[in-house]
Amino acid sequence: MKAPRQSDVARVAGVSQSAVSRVVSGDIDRIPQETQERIRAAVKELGYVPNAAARNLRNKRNRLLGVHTFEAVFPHAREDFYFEFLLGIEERAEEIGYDLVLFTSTGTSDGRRRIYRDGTNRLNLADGTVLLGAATDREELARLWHDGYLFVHIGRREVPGAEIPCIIPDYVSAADRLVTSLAERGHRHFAYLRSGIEQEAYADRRAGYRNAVERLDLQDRSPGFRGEPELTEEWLDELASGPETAVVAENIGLAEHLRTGLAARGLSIPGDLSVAVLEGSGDEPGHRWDCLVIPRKEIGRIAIDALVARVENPDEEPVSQLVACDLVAGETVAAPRVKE
Amino acid sequence: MKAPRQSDVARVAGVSQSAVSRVVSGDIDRIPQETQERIRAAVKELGYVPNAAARNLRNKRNRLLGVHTFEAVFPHAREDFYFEFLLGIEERAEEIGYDLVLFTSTGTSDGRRRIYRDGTNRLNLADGTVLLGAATDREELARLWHDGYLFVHIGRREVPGAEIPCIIPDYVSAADRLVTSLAERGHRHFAYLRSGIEQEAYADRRAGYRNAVERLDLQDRSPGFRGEPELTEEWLDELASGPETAVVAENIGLAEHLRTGLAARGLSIPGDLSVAVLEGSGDEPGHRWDCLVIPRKEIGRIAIDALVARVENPDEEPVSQLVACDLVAGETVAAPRVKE
DNA sequence: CCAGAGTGCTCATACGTATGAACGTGCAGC
DNA sequence: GCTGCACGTTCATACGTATGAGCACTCTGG
Repeated sequence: MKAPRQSDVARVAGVSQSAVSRVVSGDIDRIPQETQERIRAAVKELGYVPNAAARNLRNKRNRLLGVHTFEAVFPHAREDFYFEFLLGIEERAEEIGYDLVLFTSTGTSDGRRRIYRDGTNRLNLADGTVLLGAATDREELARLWHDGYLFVHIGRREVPGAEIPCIIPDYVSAADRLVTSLAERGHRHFAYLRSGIEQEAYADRRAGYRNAVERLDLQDRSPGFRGEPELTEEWLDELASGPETAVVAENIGLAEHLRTGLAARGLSIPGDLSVAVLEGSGDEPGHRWDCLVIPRKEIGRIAIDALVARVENPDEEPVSQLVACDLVAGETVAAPRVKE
Repeated sequence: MKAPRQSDVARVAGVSQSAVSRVVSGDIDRIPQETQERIRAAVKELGYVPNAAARNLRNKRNRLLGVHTFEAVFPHAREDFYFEFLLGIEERAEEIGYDLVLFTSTGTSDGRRRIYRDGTNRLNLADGTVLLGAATDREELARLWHDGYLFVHIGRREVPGAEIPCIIPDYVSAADRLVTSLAERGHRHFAYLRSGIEQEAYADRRAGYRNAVERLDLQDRSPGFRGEPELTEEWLDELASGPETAVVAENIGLAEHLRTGLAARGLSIPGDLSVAVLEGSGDEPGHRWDCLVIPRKEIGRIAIDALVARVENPDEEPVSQLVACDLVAGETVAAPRVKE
């Protein structure tokens, strides 16, 4: 029960293989209606369907988009990092009639996933690929780019000498707006909680934060603002007795940590200190932080559109896109408390 | 900026393309160490990577497994039917080095997904496909089977004249054990809440339930047991005053409905009536029912293994597999209350 | 009646790889 | 010196598709 080929169809329809190819791939300028119908009938009769590998070898598109994540796609929690992205990716792919390949085969024993493994780059099975992952491997990105492979990356990634097209949450603007709104509520003395991880996404948050602080002439004497990622007991003591009324944290983990530290000192949020977070999806379980909302589903959709644009027009220069993030009010920001 | 091919490597290493192919794909019985090393060096120098499409074309396999669901895979923020299955599917596929194709392109305007559309069957892209979906289309299954396409179905599906290989939660045994454990706690008078939907999975539950009732010589005078899916006000009244001490519901929806009806009559669960459910994953939100646990992740893994077995050995007869379901204690079963 | 322009189709080839068959060489055994 | 054999390598081909070039034929206008 072998899958039928174009030549089988051709035999049934009484034409050549090329004619079949022309009809199935839409190059029908010079093929009369009547012949087309005969071929289509044969296609239907035999249940012919194009062979993706062969097509792809001939450098034709397969209406197949890859999704490569550098960690497992379906981790064990629903509030999963990828879930919302995938939602948008699937939704949009379905709308425009593309299938999705999840490149899972690239797993290694250490739990990381690599694109290039024992030599192979499976990705080229797809017409193009969306890459995501907190721990994206720079070297692989660079290599992929140099091989001329079509892809877009969700989240900013910078590789020297390569022009990676990224879909980027606009952290710069969001961080700026978040600080601005705190300032509008009367806060003047800020502290910044900085993650120990160095990543482009954090750099953007920092830039936005710094912009706003300088523009609005606010005060910040925190180590995070100076570039030190410490959240030490000493600093918490200083914070408790200092002039600061608002804290901006780079991520939720840091904010939770802060909450614990403050509680140990008898301080509450937002009663004693307002806290806002530069991360979130708007529906986290647990405490409702004032935060920005990364429109993950939207980003997934945009990534697909950007990828398809590249697939359909490979010569155009790839460009990165910023996606605006809303701010969402939670229960952790209030007017500044006057400290005596 | 095109990716190098074996022939490029061959030129650099001063050998033929076949020699390169032999070395990169491990057929090195008759290639001396020295030559191998020369070739490997050239591979490294050029950054050669095998072309997956060409490989696939050659050996007729894509190492690609399909996943086709008859509804959207990532339902929209809904308590998700597929999620756990996918977890297992992805996990296992990764372990054995297969990629996954999500067939999303097959969506139609009515929201349903069809395999055959304008005569073609996209599934052929993959070496084989896992099918799932509450609303699996029987006709398409039959056709797929007759076309000799390789697939397995998660959940029992019966189509006359076709031998569909299914991965099936063992509802028969689980329902039997569930009733048995209720009987062991002293229950003798049962009622059965039957869904209006006719599906193989429900038939299994009913069979298991009936087995246990007959074997243990229990009493059941409920419409559900007789084959009528009614949960009417009249019947609830009868239940409230009747001898029944335990109710078995086919799914959680029915059980919730029952709880409401009983509450309206001043009856509580499990104080007045014990209720157990023939559905569940063990971690539903809301009330903790005594129920069976469908090992979804496990089922996903088994499906992949079954599928790969078929792919690698297509001549063997396809077989269905039962997967055991655990029972889990909740808060809705107690010893029977003596009614006066 | 012929040049030129369509029209309807086929030929031939390339894409990159894997592999059975074949080839040439050197060497042992008789 | 010839046969047989092991070794190292290459040849040739197939996988299924897409497509520029080309062929045979018909029609149109002059």
